[in-house]
Amino acid sequence: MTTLKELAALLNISVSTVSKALNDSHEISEKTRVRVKELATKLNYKPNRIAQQLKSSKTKVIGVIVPSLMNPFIAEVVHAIEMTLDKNNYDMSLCISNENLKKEQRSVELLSNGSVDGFIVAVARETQIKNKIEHFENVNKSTPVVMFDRVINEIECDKVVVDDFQSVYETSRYLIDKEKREHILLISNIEELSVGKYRIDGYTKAVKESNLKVSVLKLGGIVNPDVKIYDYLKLNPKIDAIISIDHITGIMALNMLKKLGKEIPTEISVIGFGYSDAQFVSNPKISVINQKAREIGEITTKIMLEKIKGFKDRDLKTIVIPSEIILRESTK
Amino acid sequence: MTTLKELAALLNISVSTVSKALNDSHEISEKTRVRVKELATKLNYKPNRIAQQLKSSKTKVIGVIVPSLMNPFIAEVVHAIEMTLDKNNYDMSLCISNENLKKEQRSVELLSNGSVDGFIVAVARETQIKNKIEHFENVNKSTPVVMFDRVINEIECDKVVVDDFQSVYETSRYLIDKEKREHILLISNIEELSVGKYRIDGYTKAVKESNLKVSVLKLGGIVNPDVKIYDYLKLNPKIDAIISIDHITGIMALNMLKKLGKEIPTEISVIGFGYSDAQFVSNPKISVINQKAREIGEITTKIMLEKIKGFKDRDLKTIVIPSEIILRESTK
DNA sequence: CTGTTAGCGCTTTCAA
DNA sequence: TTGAAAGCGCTAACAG
Repeated sequence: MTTLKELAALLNISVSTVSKALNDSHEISEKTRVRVKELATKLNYKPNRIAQQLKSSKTKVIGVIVPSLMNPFIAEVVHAIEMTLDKNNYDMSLCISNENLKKEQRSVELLSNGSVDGFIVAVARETQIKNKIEHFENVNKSTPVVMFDRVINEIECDKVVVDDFQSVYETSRYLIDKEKREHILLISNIEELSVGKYRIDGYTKAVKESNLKVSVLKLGGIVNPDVKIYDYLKLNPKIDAIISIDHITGIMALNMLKKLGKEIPTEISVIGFGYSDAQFVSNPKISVINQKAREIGEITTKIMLEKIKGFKDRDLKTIVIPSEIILRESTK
Repeated sequence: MTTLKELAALLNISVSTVSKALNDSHEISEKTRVRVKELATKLNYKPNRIAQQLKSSKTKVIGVIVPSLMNPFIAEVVHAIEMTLDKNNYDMSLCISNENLKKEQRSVELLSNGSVDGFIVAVARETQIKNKIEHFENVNKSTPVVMFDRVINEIECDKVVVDDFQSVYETSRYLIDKEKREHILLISNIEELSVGKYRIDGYTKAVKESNLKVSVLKLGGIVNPDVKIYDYLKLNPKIDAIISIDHITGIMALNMLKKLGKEIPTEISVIGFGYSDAQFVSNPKISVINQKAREIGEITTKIMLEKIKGFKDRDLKTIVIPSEIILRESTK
């Protein structure tokens, strides 16, 4: 790789002159500036990023720590984060905790040595369950942190979340009030997560205030969730609506219902949580609570970048992105 | 952030002594080593990564450039890459080309200034279509490059690919020979990609050598692929088997067939391309050609790391990961 | 065993 | 308009 020193030597001028010329400093003459730039392009010179980082003590890199890329919602958010960072000339260092506390701790640890200017985080399942938060407490003192979706209340940082409670509450109300459903089942494979609890709470509130029965089928970590769903529905033929609070069990339910010969949406409605392919993969096309992954990624990133640019006394905010209910074919 | 200098000052010893003590140099006395380490942990000292990188001219970062994270196969490969890099104490800098040539070029450009020790790439759709490869040619001279799945033949680098031709050929043969199918339709939304072409070729060969008709339904970039599939199947009721060469149109076809009242797999079989959730999302559970994303990610990364460690290992290899045919419920 | 020094590649102040 | 020099934080060869 070509360096400033080499350019300087070849041109018989000093390193600092070369540096200034390349950075369009006005204190350099037109002539040498041109001379320098010509040679630079000819030799395909690129300033060594590491050296610049050391000098400026800014990396223009954001560390992104997420539980998994096999969750389509998270994948889409990460996608959006990258796009937004890129627009602002930032790079992304991606760590995947794999839902694992230890790995998450290590990632935070490893990147908080000057490698990144900030952290964007969705916390691991295990971290939420055990409520271990020291690693974030430490890093949060010295580096900006923004959490999205899976956040930790006790950590004082900016947060971008979905209206988990509200969206499921409203969805339940819709089923009760508009569709006159009376036996609504909630199914879930994320009941241990904070977001899962909020969603279940939203459902519970709506159902209770209409004096209906609370039915929650918890599938987290289970081997054959589809047969579990099938069996439950077979045993409980009165169920006339299903809300799934994750990305997959709703589509499963749809399939199981068809297997049971149920008419959708006349006999029973299904509403799931949305991701980009959900409608293509399901038939009838599943109605969903859509989480606006792209928007979440974009806003999270923008908050991060503002933070870095240094509005020092900017107070911390928690932004709630309202999700939208998209009614497709699995509801009346 | 605490620095060596600060530690040295507090302990009244030199910076280099501190450095050596922390690195367990044998030329440092037990006593000072302990003293130094104690203070270091007390002040939560962490060596500045950037400085180390500058010094060693190694970053221990691999640049990963992929077209999209919304493709579940790619997301899973990236996931596996991260896991493997992490095991080897490497970080990942992730760029998403978004299937876009310009952005891919920029990403390569931006990272090839000392930011990373190597590149792992799956090339963008537009890059493949236009066959623009200069950006890789340049970087390939100075930095190790490993491509996976979507590779460029003209670039001389290590490659990890799937047996696109062979797997679809064998799948077709299975349908013809074992299931005695005679009207096999191939559907695709990736026909412009190299991998898409190989897959179609595999199908074509098998069908032709049995004197059956070649039927290919191309859906790339189309707005409502599902209705297109529906219409086609309605117009061509003789079709008795479908091979989808991407991750989504197979499941779509399954759904459309049910809509048309077809019995699966008695009247018609469907085989798609696999990803981790495919079986949960489809009913009957879709039979697939499974691409072993995890394995691809792991091997790609291992090759990359070997490459970096062993400069001398000059010979380039192309590794073909055989995919497996998983017969589930959508085939006889 | 410990310290001095040089240098990785770059930017930036200050002096010429 | 140009250049010398310092320094970002670290490592390591060489001296003491």
